[in-house]
Amino acid sequence: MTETDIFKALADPTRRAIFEKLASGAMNASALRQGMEISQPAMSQHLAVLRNAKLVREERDGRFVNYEVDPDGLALIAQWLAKYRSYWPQRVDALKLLLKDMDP
Amino acid sequence: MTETDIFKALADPTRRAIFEKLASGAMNASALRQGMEISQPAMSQHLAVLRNAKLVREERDGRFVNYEVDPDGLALIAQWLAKYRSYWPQRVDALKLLLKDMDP
DNA sequence: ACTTCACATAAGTAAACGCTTATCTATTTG
DNA sequence: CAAATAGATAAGCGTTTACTTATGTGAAGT
Repeated sequence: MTETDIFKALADPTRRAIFEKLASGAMNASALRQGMEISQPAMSQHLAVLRNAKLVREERDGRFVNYEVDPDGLALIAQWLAKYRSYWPQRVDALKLLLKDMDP
Repeated sequence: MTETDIFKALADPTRRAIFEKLASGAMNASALRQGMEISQPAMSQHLAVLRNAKLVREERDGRFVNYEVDPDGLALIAQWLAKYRSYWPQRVDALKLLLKDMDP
């Protein structure tokens, strides 16, 4: 779980799609494949990459493996991004989105 | 300048090092090479990738080309990350860093 | 004008990547 | 126990990546 692992994992569009799907709710690998035109081994390999990057974590349930978003990977990106906070546009949508509902 | 371009650009450690160096102040390609054990063409190619991802922008100055951080690429990452805000750890350093000095 | 300097580009190469087909492990069910 | 199901792993293959050396381009200095 390094920055390189995380950015590499997210550099693939298919993997981002998988991650996005998981963000809307935990599910197993077969459920993830629904409507995705991707082979079973390919999905398994993508999940391994995401898992290795701590973007996703698994929880075995009998012969199923349930996958869900792992906050650890996201936290590392947030930390990386925070280093360059001073460069973010001052008043753009991205910043608004980030700040919405945040009251520390 | 797509999400794929940006994540791919940041997936390389050398490129992240270059970006980090630029974040501490604009400079030209030769200055960037100082203490980095990287050939001139390699640097030029890395800068092209970063430029294509809108993580960096150039400004010609005679026979020098000054490079600086481009906020556009960072904004896109911030936007991507914002989509998964609900997954960020509730009380970790990353979040504190993000919120520090932010008073919307 | 000619050389030097800053940088970009071209072509080639070894390694990594994302996929495929085939096979393996592990759990459940008849 | 045997067949079926969920998923992981292995091996092979074409494409991409990050580097190399060599050359090109354009501005500056003499």
